[in-house]
Amino acid sequence: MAARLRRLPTRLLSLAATRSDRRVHEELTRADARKWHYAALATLAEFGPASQAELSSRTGIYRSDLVAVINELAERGLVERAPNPADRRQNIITLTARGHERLGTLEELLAGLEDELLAPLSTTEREQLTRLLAKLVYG
Amino acid sequence: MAARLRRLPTRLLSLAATRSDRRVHEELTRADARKWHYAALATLAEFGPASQAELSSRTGIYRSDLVAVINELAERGLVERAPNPADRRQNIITLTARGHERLGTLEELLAGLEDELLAPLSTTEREQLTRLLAKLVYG
DNA sequence: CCCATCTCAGGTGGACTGACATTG
DNA sequence: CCAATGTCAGTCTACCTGAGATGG
Repeated sequence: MAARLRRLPTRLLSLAATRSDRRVHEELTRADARKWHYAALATLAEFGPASQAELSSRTGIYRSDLVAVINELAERGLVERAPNPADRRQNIITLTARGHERLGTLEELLAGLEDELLAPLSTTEREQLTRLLAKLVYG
Repeated sequence: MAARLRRLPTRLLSLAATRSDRRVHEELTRADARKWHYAALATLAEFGPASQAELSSRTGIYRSDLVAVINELAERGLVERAPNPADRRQNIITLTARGHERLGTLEELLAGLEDELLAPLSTTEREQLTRLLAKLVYG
């Protein structure tokens, strides 16, 4: 492969993300989940019950896509969707006990995957990478 | 956003790549190009004329997708596609003079974009990130 | 009257697979 | 007969846009 191609940061980023996304998707599918499931459950656990609009802005999931995510989580009994009596435009999404358990399972699964995906890097390097990516993404 | 979500390496990688890919796609589109154009041109410049199968394995572009890429480059006079007399299953793809110029233009464009995208990082940090990503991708 | 919220329908692009004809 | 090459058709997922219905 061409040398400049090999070291092109934008390309490296794409390649690394594509591989990582694929593995994550594979493993989550095996576990009957998707990455948005984890994002929604983790956010509900940290912030408590929320409307779909709040959840959307906190997770980065589009309002339109969030509908299906909540449907899937609700079907599995991991969250409950109830109308908000104070503002009947909104649904209040609440984490169930099973949802909490489920979050724990997914945490473990993702921790294992992270270990697999970052295997070429030392512990220090992994922390460096995380720090640099966070700086890149959040400023 | 949930704290564990913010620091999840697989998520950071996805987010960073999505943003970077979008900007690259935008700017290349304005310049009447696609990222595979650059990959093909750069590889031809470094390795010389090659069959589509060789080009495919060197760039990572799928054989099936490469067809359209070569069509686009040939339409613009940046490469030439000629049957290989020694093995008539193959086409030999050759960089033209215009293709060489074009490669220079794209190099500059990508260098400018890289500078924009990596703006939050210092020079040292950019090198670190590139090194870590390369290690991650190539082992 | 305007704005927010939820929902559904669709469009676009990228990664990938499978099949086919031609040639070696 | 098997393998490689170029080509075409089509799948699948993620990201994103837009519009409609209901309610504040």
